Amino acid sequence: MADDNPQGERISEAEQAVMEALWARAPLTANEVADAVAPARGWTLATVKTLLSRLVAKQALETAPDGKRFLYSPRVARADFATGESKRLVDRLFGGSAAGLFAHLAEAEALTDKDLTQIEALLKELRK
Amino acid sequence: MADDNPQGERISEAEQAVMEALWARAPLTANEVADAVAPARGWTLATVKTLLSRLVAKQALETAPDGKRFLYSPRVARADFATGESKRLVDRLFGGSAAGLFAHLAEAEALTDKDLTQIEALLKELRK
DNA sequence: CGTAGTCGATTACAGGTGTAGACATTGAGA
DNA sequence: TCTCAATGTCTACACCTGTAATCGACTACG
Repeated sequence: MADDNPQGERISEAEQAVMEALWARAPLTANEVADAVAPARGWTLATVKTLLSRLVAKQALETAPDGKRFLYSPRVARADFATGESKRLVDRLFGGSAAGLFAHLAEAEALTDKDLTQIEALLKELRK
Repeated sequence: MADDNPQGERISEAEQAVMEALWARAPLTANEVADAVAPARGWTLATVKTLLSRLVAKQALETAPDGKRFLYSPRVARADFATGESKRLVDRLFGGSAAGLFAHLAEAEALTDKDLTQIEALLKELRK
Protein backbone atom coordinates (compact mmCIF):
# COMPACT_ATOMS: atom_id res chain seq x y z
CA MET A 1 0.00 0.00 0.00
CA ALA A 2 1.22 3.47 -0.76
CA ASP A 3 2.17 4.65 2.64
CA ASP A 4 1.84 8.38 2.95
CA ASN A 5 3.96 9.53 5.78
CA PRO A 6 5.35 6.44 7.43
CA GLN A 7 7.90 8.49 9.29
CA GLY A 8 10.05 9.51 6.43
CA GLU A 9 9.12 13.12 6.89
CA ARG A 10 9.98 14.09 10.39
CA ILE A 11 8.14 16.86 12.17
CA SER A 12 10.53 19.34 13.73
CA GLU A 13 10.12 21.04 17.07
CA ALA A 14 8.80 24.30 15.71
CA GLU A 15 6.53 22.42 13.40
CA GLN A 16 5.19 20.43 16.29
CA ALA A 17 4.05 23.61 17.97
CA VAL A 18 1.91 24.28 14.92
CA MET A 19 0.62 20.74 14.89
CA GLU A 20 -0.36 21.03 18.53
CA ALA A 21 -2.68 23.87 17.73
CA LEU A 22 -4.33 21.81 15.06
CA TRP A 23 -4.44 18.69 17.12
CA ALA A 24 -6.24 20.70 19.76
CA ARG A 25 -8.79 22.10 17.36
CA ALA A 26 -9.11 21.63 13.63
CA PRO A 27 -9.63 22.73 11.00
CA LEU A 28 -8.21 26.19 11.45
CA THR A 29 -7.12 28.98 9.15
CA ALA A 30 -3.53 30.13 9.09
CA ASN A 31 -4.52 33.14 11.11
CA GLU A 32 -6.21 31.11 13.76
CA VAL A 33 -3.19 28.89 14.06
CA ALA A 34 -1.00 31.94 14.36
CA ASP A 35 -3.24 33.38 17.06
CA ALA A 36 -2.90 30.14 18.94
CA VAL A 37 0.85 29.67 18.68
CA ALA A 38 2.64 32.80 17.61
CA PRO A 39 2.39 34.77 20.86
CA ALA A 40 3.81 32.03 23.05
CA ARG A 41 6.76 31.49 20.73
CA GLY A 42 7.24 35.08 19.70
CA TRP A 43 6.56 34.30 16.07
CA THR A 44 5.21 36.48 13.36
CA LEU A 45 2.40 35.41 11.09
CA ALA A 46 4.94 34.84 8.33
CA THR A 47 6.75 32.24 10.38
CA VAL A 48 3.58 30.34 11.06
CA LYS A 49 2.72 30.38 7.39
CA THR A 50 6.08 28.94 6.50
CA LEU A 51 5.67 26.16 9.01
CA LEU A 52 2.20 25.40 7.73
CA SER A 53 3.53 25.14 4.19
CA ARG A 54 6.29 22.84 5.21
CA LEU A 55 3.89 20.64 7.10
CA VAL A 56 1.64 20.44 4.08
CA ALA A 57 4.67 19.54 1.96
CA LYS A 58 5.53 16.84 4.47
CA GLN A 59 1.96 15.63 4.25
CA ALA A 60 1.48 16.10 7.92
CA LEU A 61 -1.32 18.53 7.21
CA GLU A 62 -3.99 18.74 4.59
CA THR A 63 -5.81 21.77 3.32
CA ALA A 64 -9.38 22.37 2.35
CA PRO A 65 -10.23 25.53 0.44
CA ASP A 66 -12.58 27.84 2.26
CA GLY A 67 -13.35 30.78 0.06
CA LYS A 68 -10.07 32.47 -0.65
CA ARG A 69 -8.16 30.79 2.11
CA PHE A 70 -7.34 27.39 3.47
CA LEU A 71 -8.45 25.38 6.38
CA TYR A 72 -5.70 23.21 7.75
CA SER A 73 -6.20 19.86 9.39
CA PRO A 74 -3.79 17.23 10.67
CA ARG A 75 -3.20 14.19 8.54
CA VAL A 76 -1.21 12.43 11.18
CA ALA A 77 -2.73 11.70 14.53
CA ARG A 78 -1.05 13.08 17.57
CA ALA A 79 -1.01 9.62 19.06
CA ASP A 80 0.91 8.25 16.10
CA PHE A 81 3.39 11.07 16.31
CA ALA A 82 3.82 10.47 20.03
CA THR A 83 4.27 6.77 19.51
CA GLY A 84 6.86 7.32 16.83
CA GLU A 85 8.87 9.75 18.87
CA SER A 86 8.66 7.61 21.96
CA LYS A 87 9.78 4.50 20.18
CA ARG A 88 12.60 6.39 18.58
CA LEU A 89 13.80 7.47 21.99
CA VAL A 90 13.52 4.01 23.47
CA ASP A 91 15.42 2.57 20.53
CA ARG A 92 18.12 5.18 20.49
CA LEU A 93 18.76 5.21 24.19
CA PHE A 94 17.55 2.03 25.75
CA GLY A 95 18.11 -0.59 23.10
CA GLY A 96 14.43 -0.77 22.41
CA SER A 97 13.48 -1.66 25.95
CA ALA A 98 10.70 0.46 27.36
CA ALA A 99 11.43 -1.06 30.73
CA GLY A 100 14.94 0.25 30.35
CA LEU A 101 13.55 3.73 29.97
CA PHE A 102 11.52 3.30 33.11
CA ALA A 103 14.37 1.96 35.09
CA HIS A 104 16.40 4.92 33.98
CA LEU A 105 13.78 7.49 34.90
CA ALA A 106 13.41 5.83 38.26
CA GLU A 107 17.12 5.95 38.86
CA ALA A 108 17.26 9.57 37.79
CA GLU A 109 14.48 10.29 40.24
CA ALA A 110 12.45 11.65 37.41
CA LEU A 111 9.35 9.83 38.55
CA THR A 112 7.06 11.58 40.96
CA ASP A 113 4.96 9.77 43.48
CA LYS A 114 2.03 10.59 41.34
CA ASP A 115 3.73 8.99 38.37
CA LEU A 116 4.37 5.84 40.36
CA THR A 117 0.84 5.61 41.57
CA GLN A 118 -0.55 6.12 38.12
CA ILE A 119 1.75 3.59 36.56
CA GLU A 120 0.89 1.14 39.25
CA ALA A 121 -2.79 1.57 38.55
CA LEU A 122 -2.13 1.22 34.87
CA LEU A 123 -0.29 -2.01 35.34
CA LYS A 124 -3.06 -3.42 37.46
CA GLU A 125 -5.47 -2.51 34.72
CA LEU A 126 -3.33 -4.15 32.04
CA ARG A 127 -2.93 -7.29 34.03
CA LYS A 128 -6.64 -7.76 34.41
CA MET B 1 28.14 28.04 39.36
CA ALA B 2 29.58 28.16 35.89
CA ASP B 3 27.67 25.36 34.29
CA ASP B 4 29.51 23.77 31.46
CA ASN B 5 27.05 21.98 29.29
CA PRO B 6 23.72 22.26 31.04
CA GLN B 7 21.89 21.24 27.93
CA GLY B 8 22.59 24.18 25.75
CA GLU B 9 24.69 22.20 23.36
CA ARG B 10 22.61 19.37 22.06
CA ILE B 11 24.16 16.16 20.86
CA SER B 12 22.88 15.14 17.46
CA GLU B 13 22.10 11.64 16.33
CA ALA B 14 25.33 11.10 14.43
CA GLU B 15 27.25 12.59 17.29
CA GLN B 16 25.57 10.23 19.69
CA ALA B 17 26.95 7.27 17.76
CA VAL B 18 30.41 8.61 18.47
CA MET B 19 29.58 9.20 22.10
CA GLU B 20 28.34 5.64 22.42
CA ALA B 21 31.74 4.32 21.46
CA LEU B 22 33.36 6.46 24.11
CA TRP B 23 30.77 5.70 26.72
CA ALA B 24 31.47 2.05 26.12
CA ARG B 25 35.22 2.44 26.45
CA ALA B 26 37.29 5.52 27.03
CA PRO B 27 39.65 7.10 26.45
CA LEU B 28 40.10 6.26 22.80
CA THR B 29 42.01 7.75 19.91
CA ALA B 30 40.19 9.08 16.89
CA ASN B 31 41.19 5.97 15.00
CA GLU B 32 39.85 3.67 17.65
CA VAL B 33 36.57 5.52 17.70
CA ALA B 34 36.41 5.26 13.93
CA ASP B 35 37.09 1.54 14.07
CA ALA B 36 34.24 1.19 16.50
CA VAL B 37 31.62 3.27 14.70
CA ALA B 38 32.53 3.95 11.11
CA PRO B 39 31.85 0.50 9.66
CA ALA B 40 28.35 0.22 11.03
CA ARG B 41 27.41 3.66 9.76
CA GLY B 42 29.38 3.57 6.55
CA TRP B 43 31.48 6.53 7.60
CA THR B 44 34.96 7.47 6.62
CA LEU B 45 37.60 8.40 9.13
CA ALA B 46 37.18 12.03 8.12
CA THR B 47 33.56 12.00 9.17
CA VAL B 48 34.37 10.60 12.57
CA LYS B 49 37.05 13.23 13.06
CA THR B 50 34.58 15.96 12.26
CA LEU B 51 32.10 14.60 14.75
CA LEU B 52 34.79 14.33 17.39
CA SER B 53 35.76 17.96 16.83
CA ARG B 54 32.21 19.12 17.09
CA LEU B 55 31.70 17.17 20.27
CA VAL B 56 34.80 18.72 21.75
CA ALA B 57 33.52 22.15 20.73
CA LYS B 58 30.23 21.34 22.40
CA GLN B 59 32.15 20.31 25.48
CA ALA B 60 30.66 16.88 25.38
CA LEU B 61 34.13 15.40 25.03
CA GLU B 62 37.49 16.29 26.42
CA THR B 63 40.90 15.51 25.00
CA ALA B 64 44.14 14.50 26.59
CA PRO B 65 47.31 14.70 24.51
CA ASP B 66 49.00 11.36 23.99
CA GLY B 67 52.16 11.93 22.04
CA LYS B 68 51.15 13.49 18.79
CA ARG B 69 47.53 12.56 19.03
CA PHE B 70 44.58 12.89 21.33
CA LEU B 71 42.73 10.63 23.60
CA TYR B 72 39.05 11.45 23.77
CA SER B 73 36.85 10.94 26.78
CA PRO B 74 33.25 11.82 27.51
CA ARG B 75 32.58 14.85 29.64
CA VAL B 76 28.92 14.12 29.91
CA ALA B 77 27.75 10.88 31.38
CA ARG B 78 25.56 8.67 29.27
CA ALA B 79 23.04 8.59 32.07
CA ASP B 80 22.78 12.36 32.09
CA PHE B 81 22.32 12.44 28.37
CA ALA B 82 19.65 9.76 28.58
CA THR B 83 17.88 11.62 31.36
CA GLY B 84 17.95 14.85 29.43
CA GLU B 85 16.59 13.33 26.27
CA SER B 86 13.94 11.38 28.13
CA LYS B 87 12.76 14.39 30.04
CA ARG B 88 12.68 16.41 26.87
CA LEU B 89 10.43 13.84 25.29
CA VAL B 90 8.15 13.62 28.29
CA ASP B 91 7.88 17.39 28.38
CA ARG B 92 7.33 17.86 24.70
CA LEU B 93 4.80 15.12 24.29
CA PHE B 94 3.20 14.31 27.58
CA GLY B 95 3.10 17.58 29.42
CA GLY B 96 5.88 16.47 31.71
CA SER B 97 4.06 13.40 32.94
CA ALA B 98 6.13 10.26 32.80
CA ALA B 99 3.00 8.32 33.61
CA GLY B 100 1.47 9.87 30.53
CA LEU B 101 4.27 8.42 28.46
CA PHE B 102 3.63 5.02 29.96
CA ALA B 103 -0.04 5.17 29.42
CA HIS B 104 0.60 6.07 25.85
CA LEU B 105 3.06 3.27 25.24
CA ALA B 106 0.61 0.86 26.79
CA GLU B 107 -2.18 2.08 24.58
CA ALA B 108 0.05 1.87 21.53
CA GLU B 109 0.85 -1.70 22.51
CA ALA B 110 4.46 -0.77 22.59
CA LEU B 111 5.04 -2.57 25.85
CA THR B 112 6.01 -6.20 25.71
CA ASP B 113 5.13 -8.68 28.39
CA LYS B 114 8.73 -8.57 29.40
CA ASP B 115 8.51 -4.80 29.77
CA LEU B 116 5.47 -5.12 31.95
CA THR B 117 7.05 -7.73 34.15
CA GLN B 118 10.19 -5.71 34.56
CA ILE B 119 8.34 -2.52 35.30
CA GLU B 120 6.23 -4.35 37.80
CA ALA B 121 9.30 -5.64 39.55
CA LEU B 122 10.80 -2.20 39.47
CA LEU B 123 7.77 -0.67 41.06
CA LYS B 124 7.77 -3.26 43.78
CA GLU B 125 11.38 -2.42 44.43
CA LEU B 126 10.69 1.28 44.57
CA ARG B 127 7.82 0.84 46.95
CA LYS B 128 9.90 -1.13 49.38
C1' DC C 1 68.52 14.42 6.92
C1' DG C 2 64.75 14.06 3.95
C1' DT C 3 60.42 12.10 2.87
C1' DA C 4 56.20 9.74 3.61
C1' DG C 5 52.65 8.78 6.57
C1' DT C 6 49.72 10.23 10.50
C1' DC C 7 46.84 13.31 12.87
C1' DG C 8 44.23 17.27 14.18
C1' DA C 9 42.41 21.56 12.03
C1' DT C 10 40.29 23.91 8.29
C1' DT C 11 37.25 24.16 4.61
C1' DA C 12 33.28 22.45 1.83
C1' DC C 13 28.82 21.65 0.63
C1' DA C 14 24.06 20.03 0.43
C1' DG C 15 19.89 19.53 3.00
C1' DG C 16 17.02 20.65 7.15
C1' DT C 17 15.35 24.17 10.54
C1' DG C 18 14.11 28.66 12.58
C1' DT C 19 12.60 32.87 11.36
C1' DA C 20 10.82 36.18 8.36
C1' DG C 21 10.23 39.65 4.42
C1' DA C 22 8.50 40.44 -0.28
C1' DC C 23 5.29 39.39 -3.87
C1' DA C 24 1.23 38.12 -6.32
C1' DT C 25 -3.50 37.17 -6.43
C1' DT C 26 -8.05 37.80 -5.26
C1' DG C 27 -12.18 39.00 -2.94
C1' DA C 28 -14.76 42.64 -0.72
C1' DG C 29 -15.92 47.15 0.25
C1' DA C 30 -16.14 52.01 -1.50
C1' DT D 1 -15.13 49.28 -11.16
C1' DC D 2 -11.09 50.48 -8.49
C1' DT D 3 -8.45 49.86 -4.62
C1' DC D 4 -7.08 47.84 -0.17
C1' DA D 5 -6.57 44.27 2.83
C1' DA D 6 -6.07 39.48 3.42
C1' DT D 7 -3.88 35.21 2.13
C1' DG D 8 -0.94 31.81 0.12
C1' DT D 9 3.64 31.38 -2.37
C1' DC D 10 8.36 32.47 -3.20
C1' DT D 11 12.62 33.98 -1.68
C1' DA D 12 16.08 34.76 1.95
C1' DC D 13 19.38 33.79 5.17
C1' DA D 14 21.89 32.12 9.13
C1' DC D 15 22.75 28.09 11.79
C1' DC D 16 22.84 23.05 12.50
C1' DT D 17 23.73 18.42 10.71
C1' DG D 18 25.62 14.78 7.87
C1' DT D 19 29.30 13.70 5.23
C1' DA D 20 33.80 14.32 3.60
C1' DA D 21 38.20 16.22 1.22
C1' DT D 22 42.23 18.85 1.95
C1' DC D 23 45.89 21.17 4.41
C1' DG D 24 49.55 21.90 7.48
C1' DA D 25 52.42 20.19 11.04
C1' DC D 26 55.02 16.75 13.04
C1' DT D 27 57.03 12.13 13.62
C1' DA D 28 59.25 8.16 12.47
C1' DC D 29 61.49 5.35 9.05
C1' DG D 30 64.84 4.85 5.66
